[in-house]
Amino acid sequence: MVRAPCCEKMGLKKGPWTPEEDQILISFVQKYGHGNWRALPKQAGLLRCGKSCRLRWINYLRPDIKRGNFTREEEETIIKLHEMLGNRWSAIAARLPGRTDNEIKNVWHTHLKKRLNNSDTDKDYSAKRHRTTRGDKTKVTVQSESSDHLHASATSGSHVNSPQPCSSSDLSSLTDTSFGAEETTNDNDQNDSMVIVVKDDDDENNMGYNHQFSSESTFPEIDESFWSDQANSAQENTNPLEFSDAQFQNDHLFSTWSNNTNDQYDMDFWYNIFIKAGGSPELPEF
DNA sequence: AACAAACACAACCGCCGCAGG
DNA sequence: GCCTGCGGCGGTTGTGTTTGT
Repeated sequence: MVRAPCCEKMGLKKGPWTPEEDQILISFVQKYGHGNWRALPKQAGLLRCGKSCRLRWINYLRPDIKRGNFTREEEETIIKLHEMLGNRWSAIAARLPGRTDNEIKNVWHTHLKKRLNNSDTDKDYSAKRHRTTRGDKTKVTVQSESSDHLHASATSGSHVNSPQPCSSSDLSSLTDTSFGAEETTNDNDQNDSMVIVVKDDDDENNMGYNHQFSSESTFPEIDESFWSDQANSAQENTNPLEFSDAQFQNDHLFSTWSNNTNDQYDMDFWYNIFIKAGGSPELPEF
């Protein structure tokens, strides 16, 4: 059996997504959900294959993506999980809220693997990563750090390069300790990067959010039920690309939220993409 | 200042597993 | 049980940016 290629039709666009395409995809998913990725681009009027749309949404446009640098805790967790799970990036990503398998995979290949292979150059490597990449698009900062603890934890297992799978129960203790209510600061970081994670156990009361704010990457996490609710409530709409002025009432919420972040790119990005595209989820109170 | 090398990460490709007919 | 379509996953590539010489 020969599987038909994903994009059998010629003329489908490839390469980087434009803001306009992002906006179309977001507004469509926001209103109708993504029940059928293959049919989505046609319905939404995108010249992309469904796979490309799905990847773009999963890896970049999802509202619960935590943008910005990986914290030391996250990097340690990745290393530990990789010891146990191997290259099962999706399984690792499932234990790192707001992070995608693609992102974790990239970090592993470009950063963590090298660090583990050459722990002597940790500080040099951290210094290299402490910069802005992709122009103003992505601000990457890494706290300067001592790698002693990291290296010890990474090499205490069987073998870094030949990890052994383990049961999910083995992993529970890892994430329980890694992601609770916490506030981390690093005095060594000139940017004073700070991450505050507030997890509310009562999802019914917090509307599905896990509130995660940092000075560099701040957008409330929203669970899938938010989107399905949005999709259900939008069933009466006929034109997915038509927005009402009333949706811009979210501006004041954005203003409140934006006062609590100093990442200009994130602010611009979410303002242009999310709020203008059809209204933001309710932003948390400060 | 110019060039090359290194880096970071978005995006693509091909395969696999699963569900439904 | 077989076929087909789909979503999901991991490996890899392409490209823009930064750093070093």
